[in-house]
Amino acid sequence: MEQGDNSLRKGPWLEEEDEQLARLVNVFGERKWDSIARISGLRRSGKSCRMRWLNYLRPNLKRGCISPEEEQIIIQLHDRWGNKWSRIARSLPGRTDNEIKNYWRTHLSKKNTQLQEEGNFQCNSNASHNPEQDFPYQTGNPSSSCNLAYCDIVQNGSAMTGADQYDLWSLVESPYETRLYDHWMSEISCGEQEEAKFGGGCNYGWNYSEVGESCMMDSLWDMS
DNA sequence: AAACAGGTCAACCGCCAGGAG
DNA sequence: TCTCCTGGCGGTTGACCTGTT
Repeated sequence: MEQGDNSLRKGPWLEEEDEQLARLVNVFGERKWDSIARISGLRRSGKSCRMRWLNYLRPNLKRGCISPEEEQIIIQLHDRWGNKWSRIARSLPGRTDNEIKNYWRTHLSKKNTQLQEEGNFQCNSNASHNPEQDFPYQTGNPSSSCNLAYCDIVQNGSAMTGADQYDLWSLVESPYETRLYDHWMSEISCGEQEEAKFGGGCNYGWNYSEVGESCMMDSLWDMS
């Protein structure tokens, strides 16, 4: 792992490196990764720093098992968007693209292939988003405490009008999806109570109806 | 207990797009 | 307009873990 004096370090990160990186990101923000890498003296590339922060150190990361509800979302969004892991990750607050990508490869792609071979699974990218149709092998519980905003949208979609469903899909695909995601993250991260829920597994302290689309979008427009 | 196989996941690599000069 | 740099993204690798023989 250790190479020449001028070479960049590779391999697993040490605790001291994590602490140093976190300090610098808190000062400079999540940008200028090359500068952060240089200033830190970590002998890591900017890319490596960015990767470490986004996939491991970032606050509000939701570690632990992917819940059945999250799995449904991943399957549905993968069906819709393909291997657009970062895009899918934005719809799952607290999950990273790397995590979702790994989960897909190790769990879902196999399952998907198997079911397709058995002929009882239909990939239906343009169809209506009926969970029972799209996920014949998954029966998530809509009343589960693991509901996320998106989960509500997917699972309770039948209770919404077609127009409402269209608006929500447009929302996620809009140019402002990143800000939307950031906003969701800040919603989640405010307050220790939410953090406690967050750290406890898969229990977010809010859902779509609690956030409220109009006020959420208003504040999004204010972010610049 | 040891060897092996398969699964998991953190980390790296290469490509590409966008912005700055 | 062109070139260079930075950062984002998806694919891939390899170390580690766990289960099985």
